[in-house]
Amino acid sequence: MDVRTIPAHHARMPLARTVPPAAGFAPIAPDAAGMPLYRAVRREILRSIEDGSLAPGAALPNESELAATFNVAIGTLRRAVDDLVAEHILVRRQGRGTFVATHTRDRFLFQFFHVERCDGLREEPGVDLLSFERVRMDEDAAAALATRPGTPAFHFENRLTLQGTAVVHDRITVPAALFRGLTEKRLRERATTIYHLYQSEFGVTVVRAHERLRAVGADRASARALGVAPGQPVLEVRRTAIALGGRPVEYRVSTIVTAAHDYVNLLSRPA
Amino acid sequence: MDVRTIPAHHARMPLARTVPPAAGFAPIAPDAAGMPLYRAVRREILRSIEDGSLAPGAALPNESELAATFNVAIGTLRRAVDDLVAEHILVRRQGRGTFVATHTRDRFLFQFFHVERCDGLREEPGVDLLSFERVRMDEDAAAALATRPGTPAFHFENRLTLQGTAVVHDRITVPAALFRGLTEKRLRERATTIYHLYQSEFGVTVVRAHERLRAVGADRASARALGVAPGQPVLEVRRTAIALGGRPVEYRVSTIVTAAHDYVNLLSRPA
DNA sequence: CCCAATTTGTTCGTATGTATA
DNA sequence: TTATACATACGAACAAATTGG
Repeated sequence: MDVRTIPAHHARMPLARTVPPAAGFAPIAPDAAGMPLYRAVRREILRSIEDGSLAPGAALPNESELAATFNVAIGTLRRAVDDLVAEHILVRRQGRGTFVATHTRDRFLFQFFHVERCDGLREEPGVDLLSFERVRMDEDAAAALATRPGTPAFHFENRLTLQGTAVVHDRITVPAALFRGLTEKRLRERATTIYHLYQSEFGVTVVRAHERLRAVGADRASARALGVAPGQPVLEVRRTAIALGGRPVEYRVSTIVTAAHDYVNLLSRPA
Repeated sequence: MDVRTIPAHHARMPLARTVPPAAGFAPIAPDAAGMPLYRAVRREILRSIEDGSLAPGAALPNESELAATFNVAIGTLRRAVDDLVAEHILVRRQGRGTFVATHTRDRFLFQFFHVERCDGLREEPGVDLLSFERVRMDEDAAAALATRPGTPAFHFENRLTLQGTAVVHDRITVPAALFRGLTEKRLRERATTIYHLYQSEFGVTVVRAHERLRAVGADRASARALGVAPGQPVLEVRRTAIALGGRPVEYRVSTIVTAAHDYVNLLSRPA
């Protein structure tokens, strides 16, 4: 593979290096102008992940090697990696290496699951698949997923239980085009989190999401799924999940019974 | 002031420097053992802010000066500052300096106010003070504020309006001991955010918070304050705000009408 | 169990670019 | 324009964790 070096817009002339390119790293695009070097490096690493050269769980070349490949100082390389680690896209392990992050249960609980019992008990929810169908997107889903209404999609419902009680009812819409071959069977038989399934089976890596929360009266479907009276106040969370390239890939409406559980949110974390 | 240097547990012997100590920096505590140097530096800067040597809005000495004071490399100093900037405790401005963060409106909207109209419109809320009294803490407030029920406190209510509609009803409890001299008048006549008042008038700097959200039926007081029917589903947010030393300083129950507004939450931010 | 190799983590120091006053 | 301060980039050495012999 042809690997050009990142144009050095710093004064001290770096020595021409002859290190062979690490497999999977594309040359630097010419539009890096005006961007700090560490940003260009970050983008390059990102691109290698997005185009599949670096699969989830894969180890990156070690830092000095990577720095040599990009022809940047090790400090510059480290800064790029720092940023990607902060975004949960890479994971560093001292003594072992740097890896492309995978969607583990821990990450799911930490980053994407905010429900816990009032007394603070957190546990992984049990999941029941309630329905699965091929549909065409309604307006809400289409708007969230940046496509047109009517776009083919999969729609399925999950019921999450905590400590044996039904607490969350999820209605999930994903574009069919991104999840070819998704079946009820595969959803039901997965032994992992949904986002791990997206990642390992469809190459869709969710990296962030935004949510809008409202209090509503439970509709009939949610009430039945959750065993509460229709009209009872429940928390409705509409989440749009964003994948690696910045593309919205999942629209999810969660209905949460907050009788004995809370949605928890940390405003800034202590260091 | 007597400023000792941070004990260097690195191999290369740093030169003894004779830079005069920057005013307001306490000597390094001896329990820094095992802690990376940049953490010790961070803690030292924090302590200077907490003990008032560095007031909100104050400029820190420039980086080389600070590094010399602590007898660390500039990179190490910068890493400590990086962390404090990420926590919104310091603010860097290229060409100007590094400053202790203040509670501006922007910061309030960005970090502590999560309500916006369904269509995404964000604006600063209008505030009406509905009540103000001296009370003794109930169990909830006491638990949140890590004291005993019955502890003297101030309790006051705010109504927030967005685009002319009442949207949020706040019931706020703060320990009287931390806010000596707080009066209805001072609350009503402030020209700033509440957290700015805490900071500028009482030396209480809120740095983070945690929230627990639930859907409930509006109680009578909130229903009246917000002009909705009692029992209508509303979002209830119980927030505990944490000040600089890690001490909880405010317990707040917000009741939010989510008919035309949402509580928005970002799960991980793009870099 | 210990040792050596590997990899990230921390710390040092210097030079130059860029924004601000 | 000049001086100041943070921002970016360079490079080197050693510490600490991990792994495999």
